[in-house]
Amino acid sequence: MKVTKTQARENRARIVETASKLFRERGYDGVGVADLMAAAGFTHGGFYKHFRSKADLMAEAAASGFSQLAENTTGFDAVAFVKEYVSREHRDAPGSGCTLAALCGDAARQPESIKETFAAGIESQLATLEREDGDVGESAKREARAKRIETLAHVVGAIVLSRACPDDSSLADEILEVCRTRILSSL
Amino acid sequence: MKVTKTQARENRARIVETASKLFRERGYDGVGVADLMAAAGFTHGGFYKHFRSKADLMAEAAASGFSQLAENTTGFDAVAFVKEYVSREHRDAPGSGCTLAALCGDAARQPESIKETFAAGIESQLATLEREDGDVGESAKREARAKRIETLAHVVGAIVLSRACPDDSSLADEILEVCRTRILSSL
DNA sequence: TCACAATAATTACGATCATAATCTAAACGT
DNA sequence: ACGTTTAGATTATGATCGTAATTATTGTGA
Repeated sequence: MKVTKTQARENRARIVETASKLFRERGYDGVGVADLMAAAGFTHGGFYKHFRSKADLMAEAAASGFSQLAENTTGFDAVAFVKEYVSREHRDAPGSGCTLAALCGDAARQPESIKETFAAGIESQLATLEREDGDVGESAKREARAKRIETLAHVVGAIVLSRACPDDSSLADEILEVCRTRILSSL
Repeated sequence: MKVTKTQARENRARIVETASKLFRERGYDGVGVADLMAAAGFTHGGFYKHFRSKADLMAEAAASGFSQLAENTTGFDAVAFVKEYVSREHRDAPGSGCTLAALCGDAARQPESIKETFAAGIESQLATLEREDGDVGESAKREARAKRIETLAHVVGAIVLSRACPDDSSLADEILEVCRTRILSSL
């Protein structure tokens, strides 16, 4: 080994994080194994010493992205979350933004194992949105969960639509602002 | 010409429609020129007699998909539209469903010309949702447009999230049903 | 009728892709 | 201290990619 064991583990983690960012920016098919390794500072040869396949890394990178976002939004209430999520800053920086918003379209066409990771990511997001509901009844809990699902679908839809519009187009901004305002007032 | 002039035009239209379907099913990077032509019943050689590049076809295919959806939903009021859009049938058939829902994630990473097509597609969808507002004031019109944007973001978000979940997973269905119910009751 | 134009098939190009075997050198277990 | 293990570089493989030149064929305009 040219490199210490802990060093190798750090390198592996760096590959995953770099991949997570690059995938969000360019999509799963837009980044090759060689690109990934080069961006992490390696040649592509060592890749398969760390991962069984590109699909394996895709799943790991997604999981990493989800837990990263969960960290960055712990303690946010729904209002703070929506304000940050449905913003120009988030829309214009997919590489450091929500994996769900950046890659759910791609995920739909990936193997089940990756979809499972995304489902877990969705649950994780819902949990992050969760406020202590106190000791309320079952139906109130169901209602609260439904409300969170609705909000998540709404903010994701706003971002993906806005991103599909030309940069700096008025429509892109209009979608963002209209949705942010209306989602916030519906909380 | 091995083929009559009108025949050639029909062939070209078939390529565009086939492409529109395949792109929605597999994404822009998931379909090669050879795949496209083979699916339309040709070899890949003739492609560049019809289109300047693959990106050109991507834009045309998207435009075709948008006008197709607009046709299929003319006369729908918002309730009918949401019921049809946020359904298992639509979620499970991206190839014959909404181009926006299937490809907006991909579009975000494409050149501006394609994003412009998507912006036009969004406006087209908003127009389809438009009911005659009568001769109301300016502010009522703004409010009506905002409402349509909100609804579109919401239904798109519901579909893309549901599709990112494993097939037949309970979460995929839950997202769909929760969002459909709540969007309908918010109209 | 006949030269021209143009669709589509055939074939080829260079690039890039995911994957893998080989090689190296240094960290590790003993 | 020494032999084993293994991270990572180098190089190779076969497939597939978008693009394009060539060619055969046949409708079209004169």
